Amino acid sequence: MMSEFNSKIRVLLVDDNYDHLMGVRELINLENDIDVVAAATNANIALNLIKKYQPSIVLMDMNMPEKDGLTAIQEIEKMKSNVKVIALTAYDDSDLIFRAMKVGAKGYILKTMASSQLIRAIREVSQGKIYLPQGLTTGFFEYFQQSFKDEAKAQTAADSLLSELTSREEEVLDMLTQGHNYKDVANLLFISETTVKTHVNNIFQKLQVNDRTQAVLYALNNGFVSKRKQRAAVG
Amino acid sequence: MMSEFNSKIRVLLVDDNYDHLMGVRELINLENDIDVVAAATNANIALNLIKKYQPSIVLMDMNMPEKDGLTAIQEIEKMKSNVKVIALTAYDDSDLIFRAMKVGAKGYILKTMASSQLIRAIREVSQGKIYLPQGLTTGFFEYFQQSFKDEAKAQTAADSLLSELTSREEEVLDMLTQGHNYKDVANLLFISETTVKTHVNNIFQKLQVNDRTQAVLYALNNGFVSKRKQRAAVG
DNA sequence: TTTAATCTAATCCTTAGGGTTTAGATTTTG
DNA sequence: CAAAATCTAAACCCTAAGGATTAGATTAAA
Repeated sequence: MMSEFNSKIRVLLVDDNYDHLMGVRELINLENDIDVVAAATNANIALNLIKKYQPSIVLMDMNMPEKDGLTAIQEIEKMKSNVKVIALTAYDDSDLIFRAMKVGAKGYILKTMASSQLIRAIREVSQGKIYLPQGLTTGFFEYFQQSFKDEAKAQTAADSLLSELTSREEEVLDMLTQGHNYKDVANLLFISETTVKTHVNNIFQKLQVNDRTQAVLYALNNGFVSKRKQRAAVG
Repeated sequence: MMSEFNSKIRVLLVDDNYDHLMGVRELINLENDIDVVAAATNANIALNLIKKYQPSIVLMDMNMPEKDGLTAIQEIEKMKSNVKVIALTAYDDSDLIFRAMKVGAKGYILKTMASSQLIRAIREVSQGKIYLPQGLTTGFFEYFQQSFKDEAKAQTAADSLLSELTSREEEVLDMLTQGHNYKDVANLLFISETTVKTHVNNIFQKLQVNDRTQAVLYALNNGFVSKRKQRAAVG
Protein backbone atom coordinates (compact mmCIF):
# COMPACT_ATOMS: atom_id res chain seq x y z
CA MET A 1 0.00 0.00 0.00
CA MET A 2 2.75 2.39 0.87
CA SER A 3 6.44 2.28 0.10
CA GLU A 4 8.68 1.15 2.94
CA PHE A 5 10.69 4.28 2.46
CA ASN A 6 7.80 6.45 3.49
CA SER A 7 7.01 6.81 7.15
CA LYS A 8 4.35 4.51 8.49
CA ILE A 9 0.99 5.67 9.73
CA ARG A 10 1.32 6.21 13.48
CA VAL A 11 -1.75 5.14 15.44
CA LEU A 12 -2.75 5.71 19.05
CA LEU A 13 -5.44 3.46 20.52
CA VAL A 14 -7.83 4.59 23.24
CA ASP A 15 -10.22 2.09 24.81
CA ASP A 16 -11.10 1.34 28.39
CA ASN A 17 -11.40 -2.33 27.49
CA TYR A 18 -7.88 -3.72 27.68
CA ASP A 19 -8.67 -6.91 25.78
CA HIS A 20 -10.18 -5.03 22.90
CA LEU A 21 -7.21 -2.70 22.93
CA MET A 22 -4.79 -5.59 22.51
CA GLY A 23 -6.97 -7.23 19.90
CA VAL A 24 -7.02 -4.16 17.70
CA ARG A 25 -3.28 -3.73 18.25
CA GLU A 26 -2.54 -7.19 16.91
CA LEU A 27 -4.86 -6.63 14.01
CA ILE A 28 -3.30 -3.38 12.96
CA ASN A 29 0.23 -4.60 13.34
CA LEU A 30 -0.47 -7.16 10.65
CA GLU A 31 -0.39 -4.27 8.21
CA ASN A 32 3.09 -3.20 7.25
CA ASP A 33 2.19 0.44 6.61
CA ILE A 34 0.59 1.08 9.99
CA ASP A 35 2.14 1.17 13.44
CA VAL A 36 0.45 1.26 16.80
CA VAL A 37 2.76 3.63 18.65
CA ALA A 38 0.85 3.77 21.93
CA ALA A 39 -2.33 2.76 23.70
CA ALA A 40 -4.35 4.24 26.55
CA THR A 41 -7.20 2.92 28.66
CA ASN A 42 -8.57 6.37 29.45
CA ALA A 43 -8.90 9.73 27.77
CA ASN A 44 -6.65 11.73 30.06
CA ILE A 45 -3.71 9.44 29.51
CA ALA A 46 -4.44 9.56 25.81
CA LEU A 47 -4.11 13.35 25.76
CA ASN A 48 -0.64 13.09 27.22
CA LEU A 49 0.38 10.29 24.91
CA ILE A 50 -0.63 12.37 21.92
CA LYS A 51 1.84 15.06 22.96
CA LYS A 52 4.54 12.50 23.58
CA TYR A 53 4.19 10.24 20.54
CA GLN A 54 2.59 12.59 18.02
CA PRO A 55 0.51 9.97 16.24
CA SER A 56 -1.23 10.83 12.98
CA ILE A 57 -4.35 8.85 13.88
CA VAL A 58 -6.22 8.31 17.14
CA LEU A 59 -8.69 5.45 17.39
CA MET A 60 -11.05 6.67 20.09
CA ASP A 61 -13.58 4.51 21.85
CA MET A 62 -16.68 6.59 22.51
CA ASN A 63 -18.04 4.65 25.42
CA MET A 64 -15.72 5.13 28.35
CA PRO A 65 -16.25 5.87 32.03
CA GLU A 66 -15.03 9.20 33.44
CA LYS A 67 -14.14 11.25 30.41
CA ASP A 68 -16.16 10.06 27.45
CA GLY A 69 -14.91 9.91 23.90
CA LEU A 70 -16.87 12.91 22.74
CA THR A 71 -15.31 15.20 25.31
CA ALA A 72 -11.92 13.70 24.57
CA ILE A 73 -12.26 14.49 20.87
CA GLN A 74 -13.18 18.06 21.68
CA GLU A 75 -10.11 18.45 23.83
CA ILE A 76 -7.89 16.90 21.20
CA GLU A 77 -9.26 19.32 18.63
CA LYS A 78 -8.54 22.20 20.97
CA MET A 79 -4.89 21.25 21.37
CA LYS A 80 -4.28 22.16 17.74
CA SER A 81 -2.15 19.12 16.90
CA ASN A 82 -2.93 17.79 13.44
CA VAL A 83 -3.81 14.35 14.72
CA LYS A 84 -6.95 12.88 13.13
CA VAL A 85 -9.49 11.11 15.28
CA ILE A 86 -11.52 8.09 14.23
CA ALA A 87 -14.39 7.31 16.58
CA LEU A 88 -15.26 3.76 17.59
CA THR A 89 -18.42 2.39 19.15
CA ALA A 90 -20.18 -0.88 19.67
CA TYR A 91 -23.54 0.29 18.39
CA ASP A 92 -24.93 2.40 15.58
CA ASP A 93 -26.16 5.61 17.23
CA SER A 94 -26.95 8.37 14.72
CA ASP A 95 -26.98 11.05 17.37
CA LEU A 96 -23.57 10.05 18.64
CA ILE A 97 -22.17 9.83 15.14
CA PHE A 98 -23.56 13.27 14.40
CA ARG A 99 -22.02 14.74 17.52
CA ALA A 100 -18.69 13.06 17.00
CA MET A 101 -18.40 14.42 13.48
CA LYS A 102 -19.57 17.80 14.71
CA VAL A 103 -16.72 18.11 17.15
CA GLY A 104 -14.18 17.11 14.55
CA ALA A 105 -13.89 13.32 14.19
CA LYS A 106 -12.55 12.39 10.75
CA GLY A 107 -14.11 8.97 10.72
CA TYR A 108 -16.48 6.68 12.55
CA ILE A 109 -16.69 2.92 12.57
CA LEU A 110 -18.36 0.20 14.56
CA LYS A 111 -16.43 -2.39 16.50
CA THR A 112 -18.59 -5.03 14.94
CA MET A 113 -17.38 -4.19 11.47
CA ALA A 114 -14.83 -6.23 9.55
CA SER A 115 -11.24 -5.42 10.31
CA SER A 116 -10.72 -4.50 6.68
CA GLN A 117 -13.07 -1.57 7.24
CA LEU A 118 -10.96 -0.37 10.13
CA ILE A 119 -7.76 -0.62 8.14
CA ARG A 120 -9.34 1.14 5.23
CA ALA A 121 -10.62 3.90 7.49
CA ILE A 122 -7.16 4.44 8.92
CA ARG A 123 -5.58 4.67 5.49
CA GLU A 124 -8.17 7.02 4.06
CA VAL A 125 -8.31 9.32 7.04
CA SER A 126 -4.53 9.52 7.18
CA GLN A 127 -4.70 10.74 3.58
CA GLY A 128 -6.93 13.58 4.67
CA LYS A 129 -10.23 12.05 3.71
CA ILE A 130 -13.30 11.53 5.83
CA TYR A 131 -14.34 7.93 6.30
CA LEU A 132 -17.85 6.83 7.12
CA PRO A 133 -19.12 3.37 6.16
CA GLN A 134 -22.07 3.41 3.78
CA GLY A 135 -24.71 2.55 6.37
CA LEU A 136 -23.50 5.10 8.85
CA THR A 137 -23.40 7.82 6.22
CA THR A 138 -27.09 7.36 5.59
CA GLY A 139 -27.84 7.37 9.31
CA PHE A 140 -25.79 10.48 9.76
CA PHE A 141 -27.54 12.37 7.02
CA GLU A 142 -30.97 11.40 8.22
CA TYR A 143 -30.09 12.85 11.57
CA PHE A 144 -28.45 15.84 9.95
CA GLN A 145 -31.48 16.65 7.84
CA GLN A 146 -33.88 16.07 10.68
CA SER A 147 -32.02 18.58 12.82
CA PHE A 148 -32.66 21.26 10.21
CA LYS A 149 -36.30 20.40 9.64
CA ASP A 150 -37.44 21.96 12.90
CA GLU A 151 -35.54 25.10 12.00
CA ALA A 152 -37.25 25.28 8.62
CA LYS A 153 -40.64 24.64 10.16
CA ALA A 154 -40.17 27.45 12.66
CA GLN A 155 -39.36 29.83 9.86
CA THR A 156 -42.40 28.99 7.77
CA ALA A 157 -44.81 29.16 10.67
CA ALA A 158 -43.39 32.41 11.92
CA ASP A 159 -43.41 34.07 8.55
CA SER A 160 -47.07 34.66 9.09
CA LEU A 161 -46.27 37.19 11.81
CA LEU A 162 -42.90 38.51 10.67
CA SER A 163 -44.21 39.02 7.16
CA GLU A 164 -46.74 41.51 8.46
CA LEU A 165 -43.97 43.95 9.28
CA THR A 166 -43.38 46.83 6.91
CA SER A 167 -39.89 47.32 5.58
CA ARG A 168 -39.29 50.21 7.95
CA GLU A 169 -40.44 48.12 10.87
CA GLU A 170 -38.05 45.40 9.75
CA GLU A 171 -35.23 47.89 9.80
CA VAL A 172 -36.12 48.98 13.30
CA LEU A 173 -36.40 45.40 14.51
CA ASP A 174 -33.08 44.72 12.91
CA MET A 175 -31.51 47.49 14.99
CA LEU A 176 -33.13 46.10 18.11
CA THR A 177 -31.68 42.64 17.45
CA GLN A 178 -28.30 44.33 17.48
CA GLY A 179 -28.89 45.65 20.96
CA HIS A 180 -29.55 49.28 20.13
CA ASN A 181 -31.85 51.39 22.29
CA TYR A 182 -34.41 53.79 20.88
CA LYS A 183 -32.14 56.80 20.83
CA ASP A 184 -29.53 54.86 18.87
CA VAL A 185 -32.09 53.59 16.41
CA ALA A 186 -33.38 57.12 15.88
CA ASN A 187 -29.88 58.37 15.11
CA LEU A 188 -29.02 55.45 12.90
CA LEU A 189 -32.17 55.76 10.82
CA PHE A 190 -32.21 59.58 10.90
CA ILE A 191 -35.69 59.77 12.37
CA SER A 192 -36.99 61.08 15.67
CA GLU A 193 -37.15 58.95 18.77
CA THR A 194 -40.92 59.22 18.93
CA THR A 195 -41.13 57.80 15.44
CA VAL A 196 -39.03 54.89 16.56
CA LYS A 197 -41.44 54.34 19.41
CA THR A 198 -44.36 54.35 17.03
CA HIS A 199 -42.69 51.73 14.86
CA VAL A 200 -41.75 49.66 17.87
CA ASN A 201 -45.29 49.72 19.21
CA ASN A 202 -46.56 48.57 15.84
CA ILE A 203 -44.00 45.78 15.90
CA PHE A 204 -45.22 44.70 19.33
CA GLN A 205 -48.78 44.57 18.08
CA LYS A 206 -47.91 42.56 15.00
CA LEU A 207 -45.63 40.10 16.75
CA GLN A 208 -47.97 39.89 19.73
CA VAL A 209 -45.27 40.60 22.29
CA ASN A 210 -45.03 42.98 25.22
CA ASP A 211 -41.54 44.37 25.16
CA ARG A 212 -38.32 44.88 23.27
CA THR A 213 -36.65 41.77 24.58
CA GLN A 214 -39.55 39.58 23.57
CA ALA A 215 -39.59 41.14 20.13
CA VAL A 216 -35.88 40.45 19.71
CA LEU A 217 -36.31 36.89 20.94
CA TYR A 218 -39.19 36.37 18.56
CA ALA A 219 -37.12 37.64 15.67
CA LEU A 220 -34.16 35.46 16.57
CA ASN A 221 -36.20 32.34 17.12
CA ASN A 222 -38.11 32.70 13.92
CA GLY A 223 -35.59 33.15 11.20
CA PHE A 224 -35.56 36.92 11.13
CA VAL A 225 -31.78 36.97 11.44
CA SER A 226 -31.22 34.68 8.53
CA LYS A 227 -33.53 36.88 6.51
CA ARG A 228 -31.35 39.84 7.32
CA LYS A 229 -28.15 37.99 6.58
CA GLN A 230 -29.68 36.84 3.33
CA ARG A 231 -30.11 40.41 2.22
CA ALA A 232 -26.63 41.25 3.34
CA ALA A 233 -25.24 38.33 1.37
CA VAL A 234 -27.05 39.40 -1.77
CA GLY A 235 -26.04 43.06 -1.63
CA MET B 1 -30.26 -5.33 -10.64
CA MET B 2 -33.95 -5.55 -10.09
CA SER B 3 -36.44 -8.14 -11.17
CA GLU B 4 -38.61 -7.23 -14.15
CA PHE B 5 -41.61 -8.02 -12.05
CA ASN B 6 -40.88 -5.17 -9.70
CA SER B 7 -41.79 -1.66 -10.76
CA LYS B 8 -38.99 0.33 -12.28
CA ILE B 9 -37.41 3.36 -10.68
CA ARG B 10 -39.27 6.41 -11.97
CA VAL B 11 -37.01 9.39 -12.60
CA LEU B 12 -37.79 13.03 -13.32
CA LEU B 13 -35.05 15.16 -14.87
CA VAL B 14 -34.71 18.90 -14.26
CA ASP B 15 -32.11 20.91 -16.15
CA ASP B 16 -32.30 24.18 -18.02
CA ASN B 17 -29.83 22.83 -20.57
CA TYR B 18 -31.93 20.88 -23.04
CA ASP B 19 -29.00 19.03 -24.58
CA HIS B 20 -27.79 17.82 -21.24
CA LEU B 21 -31.32 16.80 -20.37
CA MET B 22 -31.57 14.59 -23.44
CA GLY B 23 -28.10 13.19 -22.93
CA VAL B 24 -28.88 12.04 -19.42
CA ARG B 25 -32.21 10.68 -20.60
CA GLU B 26 -30.54 8.45 -23.19
CA LEU B 27 -27.99 7.36 -20.65
CA ILE B 28 -30.53 6.35 -18.05
CA ASN B 29 -32.79 4.60 -20.50
CA LEU B 30 -29.98 2.17 -21.22
CA GLU B 31 -30.67 0.72 -17.77
CA ASN B 32 -33.59 -1.64 -17.72
CA ASP B 33 -34.55 -0.97 -14.11
CA ILE B 34 -34.83 2.81 -14.46
CA ASP B 35 -37.30 4.90 -16.43
CA VAL B 36 -37.21 8.59 -17.18
CA VAL B 37 -40.88 9.43 -16.83
CA ALA B 38 -40.62 13.17 -17.44
CA ALA B 39 -38.23 16.08 -17.91
CA ALA B 40 -38.41 19.79 -17.20
CA THR B 41 -36.25 22.74 -18.19
CA ASN B 42 -37.24 24.84 -15.21
CA ALA B 43 -38.14 24.33 -11.58
CA ASN B 44 -41.74 25.49 -11.69
CA ILE B 45 -42.65 23.04 -14.40
CA ALA B 46 -40.84 20.36 -12.44
CA LEU B 47 -43.04 20.93 -9.39
CA ASN B 48 -46.14 20.32 -11.48
CA LEU B 49 -44.68 17.28 -13.16
CA ILE B 50 -43.91 15.74 -9.80
CA LYS B 51 -47.58 15.91 -8.86
CA LYS B 52 -48.61 14.49 -12.22
CA TYR B 53 -46.09 11.68 -12.66
CA GLN B 54 -45.17 10.88 -9.07
CA PRO B 55 -41.56 9.92 -9.73
CA SER B 56 -39.50 8.28 -7.01
CA ILE B 57 -36.36 10.22 -7.93
CA VAL B 58 -35.76 13.77 -9.11
CA LEU B 59 -32.43 14.65 -10.71
CA MET B 60 -32.17 18.35 -10.04
CA ASP B 61 -29.70 20.68 -11.67
CA MET B 62 -28.57 23.27 -9.14
CA ASN B 63 -27.54 25.99 -11.50
CA MET B 64 -30.64 27.33 -13.22
CA PRO B 65 -31.90 30.83 -13.99
CA GLU B 66 -35.07 32.09 -12.29
CA LYS B 67 -35.76 29.54 -9.59
CA ASP B 68 -32.52 27.85 -8.58
CA GLY B 69 -32.19 24.22 -7.63
CA LEU B 70 -31.80 24.88 -3.93
CA THR B 71 -35.11 26.72 -3.69
CA ALA B 72 -36.72 24.04 -5.82
CA ILE B 73 -35.56 21.30 -3.45
CA GLN B 74 -36.96 23.22 -0.51
CA GLU B 75 -40.33 23.49 -2.22
CA ILE B 76 -40.34 19.83 -3.15
CA GLU B 77 -39.62 18.91 0.46
CA LYS B 78 -42.48 21.11 1.59
CA MET B 79 -45.00 19.35 -0.65
CA LYS B 80 -44.66 16.21 1.41
CA SER B 81 -44.45 13.78 -1.49
CA ASN B 82 -41.94 11.03 -0.82
CA VAL B 83 -39.91 11.82 -3.90
CA LYS B 84 -36.16 11.79 -3.34
CA VAL B 85 -34.00 14.51 -4.83
CA ILE B 86 -30.49 14.05 -6.16
CA ALA B 87 -28.66 17.30 -6.81
CA LEU B 88 -26.52 17.83 -9.88
CA THR B 89 -23.88 20.46 -10.56
CA ALA B 90 -21.01 21.11 -12.87
CA TYR B 91 -18.54 22.00 -10.17
CA ASP B 92 -17.55 20.84 -6.71
CA ASP B 93 -18.82 23.52 -4.34
CA SER B 94 -18.75 22.43 -0.69
CA ASP B 95 -21.03 25.21 0.41
CA LEU B 96 -23.63 24.31 -2.17
CA ILE B 97 -23.39 20.61 -1.34
CA PHE B 98 -23.83 21.44 2.32
CA ARG B 99 -26.88 23.57 1.68
CA ALA B 100 -28.43 21.06 -0.69
CA MET B 101 -28.12 18.27 1.87
CA LYS B 102 -29.39 20.62 4.54
CA VAL B 103 -32.64 21.26 2.74
CA GLY B 104 -33.19 17.57 2.12
CA ALA B 105 -31.33 16.31 -0.96
CA LYS B 106 -30.68 12.58 -0.73
CA GLY B 107 -27.68 12.61 -3.00
CA TYR B 108 -25.30 14.88 -4.86
CA ILE B 109 -23.20 14.22 -7.92
CA LEU B 110 -21.19 16.16 -10.43
CA LYS B 111 -22.04 16.22 -14.11
CA THR B 112 -18.42 15.48 -14.84
CA MET B 113 -18.58 12.15 -13.08
CA ALA B 114 -18.84 8.82 -14.85
CA SER B 115 -22.34 7.79 -15.77
CA SER B 116 -21.97 4.69 -13.65
CA GLN B 117 -21.83 6.98 -10.61
CA LEU B 118 -25.10 8.56 -11.60
CA ILE B 119 -26.79 5.20 -12.12
CA ARG B 120 -25.44 3.95 -8.83
CA ALA B 121 -26.66 7.07 -7.06
CA ILE B 122 -30.15 6.61 -8.46
CA ARG B 123 -30.29 2.99 -7.34
CA GLU B 124 -28.98 3.63 -3.86
CA VAL B 125 -31.11 6.68 -3.19
CA SER B 126 -34.20 4.88 -4.44
CA GLN B 127 -33.44 2.23 -1.83
CA GLY B 128 -33.55 4.87 0.87
CA LYS B 129 -29.83 5.44 1.18
CA ILE B 130 -27.92 8.68 0.93
CA TYR B 131 -25.43 8.84 -1.88
CA LEU B 132 -22.40 11.09 -1.90
CA PRO B 133 -19.29 10.22 -3.90
CA GLN B 134 -16.17 9.75 -1.82
CA GLY B 135 -14.57 13.06 -2.72
CA LEU B 136 -17.69 15.06 -2.09
CA THR B 137 -18.24 13.41 1.27
CA THR B 138 -14.90 14.69 2.45
CA GLY B 139 -15.65 18.15 1.13
CA PHE B 140 -19.02 18.15 2.78
CA PHE B 141 -17.65 17.16 6.15
CA GLU B 142 -14.90 19.73 6.03
CA TYR B 143 -17.53 22.37 5.49
CA PHE B 144 -19.76 20.79 8.09
CA GLN B 145 -17.06 20.77 10.73
CA GLN B 146 -15.90 24.25 9.85
CA SER B 147 -19.40 25.60 10.36
CA PHE B 148 -19.33 24.33 13.92
CA LYS B 149 -15.84 25.56 14.69
CA ASP B 150 -16.91 29.19 14.82
CA GLU B 151 -19.69 28.23 17.17
CA ALA B 152 -17.27 26.42 19.44
CA LYS B 153 -14.83 29.29 19.34
CA ALA B 154 -17.53 31.78 20.31
CA GLN B 155 -18.37 29.63 23.25
CA THR B 156 -14.84 29.36 24.53
CA ALA B 157 -14.08 33.03 24.12
CA ALA B 158 -17.32 34.07 25.72
CA ASP B 159 -16.95 31.70 28.60
CA SER B 160 -14.62 34.24 30.11
CA LEU B 161 -17.57 36.53 30.74
CA LEU B 162 -20.43 34.09 31.10
CA SER B 163 -18.45 31.96 33.46
CA GLU B 164 -18.25 34.84 35.92
CA LEU B 165 -21.96 34.54 36.57
CA THR B 166 -23.05 32.83 39.75
CA SER B 167 -25.55 30.00 39.45
CA ARG B 168 -28.38 32.23 40.61
CA GLU B 169 -27.44 34.85 38.08
CA GLU B 170 -27.46 32.15 35.43
CA GLU B 171 -30.98 31.20 36.45
CA VAL B 172 -32.11 34.80 36.19
CA LEU B 173 -30.46 35.26 32.81
CA ASP B 174 -32.09 32.05 31.72
CA MET B 175 -35.50 33.50 32.56
CA LEU B 176 -34.66 36.67 30.69
CA THR B 177 -33.73 34.69 27.57
CA GLN B 178 -37.24 33.27 27.73
CA GLY B 179 -38.74 36.73 27.57
CA HIS B 180 -39.82 37.10 31.20
CA ASN B 181 -39.93 40.49 32.85
CA TYR B 182 -38.69 41.15 36.37
CA LYS B 183 -41.99 40.52 38.07
CA ASP B 184 -42.29 37.16 36.35
CA VAL B 185 -38.76 36.19 37.25
CA ALA B 186 -39.39 37.12 40.87
CA ASN B 187 -42.48 34.91 40.97
CA LEU B 188 -40.83 32.05 39.16
CA LEU B 189 -37.79 32.02 41.44
CA PHE B 190 -39.76 32.84 44.61
CA ILE B 191 -37.71 35.92 45.40
CA SER B 192 -38.59 39.60 45.55
CA GLU B 193 -38.46 41.85 42.54
CA THR B 194 -35.74 43.96 44.07
CA THR B 195 -33.59 40.88 44.43
CA VAL B 196 -34.10 40.17 40.78
CA LYS B 197 -32.98 43.69 39.99
CA THR B 198 -29.87 43.20 42.07
CA HIS B 199 -29.01 40.04 40.20
CA VAL B 200 -29.74 41.65 36.86
CA ASN B 201 -27.50 44.60 37.64
CA ASN B 202 -24.72 42.22 38.56
CA ILE B 203 -25.27 40.41 35.31
CA PHE B 204 -25.00 43.69 33.41
CA GLN B 205 -21.72 44.46 35.12
CA LYS B 206 -20.25 41.06 34.41
CA LEU B 207 -21.36 40.86 30.81
CA GLN B 208 -20.51 44.52 30.23
CA VAL B 209 -23.89 45.37 28.76
CA ASN B 210 -26.37 48.17 29.42
CA ASP B 211 -29.79 46.58 29.35
CA ARG B 212 -31.85 43.42 29.39
CA THR B 213 -32.00 43.04 25.64
CA GLN B 214 -28.26 43.29 25.30
CA ALA B 215 -27.79 40.76 28.06
CA VAL B 216 -30.14 38.34 26.33
CA LEU B 217 -28.39 38.89 23.01
CA TYR B 218 -25.03 38.31 24.62
CA ALA B 219 -26.27 35.08 26.14
CA LEU B 220 -27.72 33.85 22.88
CA ASN B 221 -24.72 34.77 20.80
CA ASN B 222 -22.27 33.17 23.15
CA GLY B 223 -23.50 29.68 23.76
CA PHE B 224 -25.45 30.34 26.91
CA VAL B 225 -28.51 28.60 25.50
CA SER B 226 -26.68 25.43 24.64
CA LYS B 227 -25.28 25.43 28.14
CA ARG B 228 -28.80 25.51 29.52
CA LYS B 229 -30.02 22.83 27.16
CA GLN B 230 -27.03 20.74 28.12
CA ARG B 231 -28.12 20.73 31.72
CA ALA B 232 -31.68 19.97 30.70
CA ALA B 233 -30.49 17.04 28.61
CA VAL B 234 -28.46 15.59 31.47
CA GLY B 235 -31.16 15.88 34.07
C1' DT C 1 -58.46 59.55 -8.54
C1' DT C 2 -59.84 58.26 -4.36
C1' DT C 3 -58.84 54.95 -0.74
C1' DA C 4 -55.67 52.61 1.91
C1' DA C 5 -51.18 51.91 3.73
C1' DT C 6 -46.94 53.72 5.28
C1' DC C 7 -43.76 56.84 7.43
C1' DT C 8 -43.29 60.50 10.03
C1' DA C 9 -43.90 62.95 14.61
C1' DA C 10 -45.92 65.26 18.49
C1' DT C 11 -48.11 65.11 23.24
C1' DC C 12 -49.43 62.98 27.41
C1' DC C 13 -49.15 59.53 30.72
C1' DT C 14 -47.46 55.52 33.53
C1' DT C 15 -44.60 52.15 34.91
C1' DA C 16 -40.98 48.96 34.23
C1' DG C 17 -36.32 49.00 33.99
C1' DG C 18 -31.86 50.48 35.21
C1' DG C 19 -28.18 52.58 38.87
C1' DT C 20 -26.49 53.02 43.55
C1' DT C 21 -25.93 52.12 48.22
C1' DT C 22 -26.45 49.52 52.22
C1' DA C 23 -27.00 45.31 54.79
C1' DG C 24 -28.41 40.95 56.99
C1' DA C 25 -28.30 35.74 56.31
C1' DT C 26 -26.15 31.90 54.42
C1' DT C 27 -22.63 29.30 52.16
C1' DT C 28 -18.05 28.44 50.53
C1' DT C 29 -13.47 28.50 50.92
C1' DG C 30 -8.66 29.28 52.69
C1' DC D 1 -12.41 29.60 62.50
C1' DA D 2 -12.16 33.80 59.82
C1' DA D 3 -12.60 35.73 55.30
C1' DA D 4 -14.79 35.88 51.03
C1' DA D 5 -18.48 35.10 48.09
C1' DT D 6 -23.30 34.58 47.40
C1' DC D 7 -28.18 35.33 47.97
C1' DT D 8 -31.40 38.00 49.71
C1' DA D 9 -33.82 42.61 50.01
C1' DA D 10 -34.72 47.25 51.20
C1' DA D 11 -34.89 52.52 49.97
C1' DC D 12 -33.77 55.88 46.79
C1' DC D 13 -33.57 58.02 42.35
C1' DC D 14 -34.31 58.75 37.46
C1' DT D 15 -34.82 57.98 32.79
C1' DA D 16 -35.91 54.84 29.14
C1' DA D 17 -39.45 52.26 27.64
C1' DG D 18 -44.11 51.13 26.79
C1' DG D 19 -49.26 52.61 25.65
C1' DA D 20 -52.64 55.61 23.44
C1' DT D 21 -54.28 59.15 20.61
C1' DT D 22 -53.93 62.28 16.97
C1' DA D 23 -52.27 63.86 12.64
C1' DG D 24 -49.65 65.57 8.51
C1' DA D 25 -46.98 63.95 4.34
C1' DT D 26 -45.97 60.58 1.15
C1' DT D 27 -46.69 56.51 -1.46
C1' DA D 28 -49.01 52.42 -3.34
C1' DA D 29 -53.12 50.21 -4.82
C1' DA D 30 -58.22 49.94 -6.33
